[in-house]
Amino acid sequence: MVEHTQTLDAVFGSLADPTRRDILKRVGRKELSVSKIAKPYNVTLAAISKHLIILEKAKLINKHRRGKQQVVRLSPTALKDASEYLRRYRKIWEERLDRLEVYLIKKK
Amino acid sequence: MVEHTQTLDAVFGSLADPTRRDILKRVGRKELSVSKIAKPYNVTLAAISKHLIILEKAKLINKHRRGKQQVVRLSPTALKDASEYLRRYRKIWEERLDRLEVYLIKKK
DNA sequence: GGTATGTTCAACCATATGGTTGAATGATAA
DNA sequence: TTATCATTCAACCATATGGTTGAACATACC
Repeated sequence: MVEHTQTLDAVFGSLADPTRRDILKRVGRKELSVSKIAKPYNVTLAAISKHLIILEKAKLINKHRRGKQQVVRLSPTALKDASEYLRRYRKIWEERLDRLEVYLIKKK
Repeated sequence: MVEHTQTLDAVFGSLADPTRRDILKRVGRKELSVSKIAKPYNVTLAAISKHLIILEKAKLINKHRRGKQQVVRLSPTALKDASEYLRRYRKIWEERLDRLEVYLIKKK
């Protein structure tokens, strides 16, 4: 499997903001309209709208209209790819960690 | 375990750049001096130095002087925390994915 | 049609990134 | 102590984020 650099940039960039991480968490539980998403945060709707655009570009969520509302939910496919990457990444890191620990023990 | 928002911001922010991801990968294999790190990329040393400062703030690497050189390596402790988070995060995501898939099947 | 509700767009501001160049610092070697 | 190598700092530029306000769309309701 190939690493899609651009995708990873967008996914990790999305995760770099606490509001966006929180939005992902909440939207993962239950799909929500834009204004419901915005409610808990002390920022304007426009600010949340921008966060959602960033998450959408990263393909972590998608929106569809339901009447007056825009309903937001986690995007299954892209989420799967991201999740897959995170797992591989973690494995690689942990391998390295193991090697580092061995190294540190040797030095003692 | 508590989520250190600030740490996560810095870690994911670090991972959002392809050059930094690549630096982490290479430094994980073998500790490297700053100029050796810089060699493969078509940017100035100063640019790489900035990337390293960002990675250092995120506690993903540390530097120590060896003679004239600054030697860079993966930071075991912070990396462990980050890795731990990634694992939890992935689990949560995958759970949600499962639920989403069920939902999608139901809709058919 | 006109009005209310829900969301986005446009213009703006401040700060961070990602890059440059050129000067300054640290450490070693002559 | 001076020259050299390795790295960072300072000043600058362009672009992206994260926020604001106020106007503009879209859809539903009367």
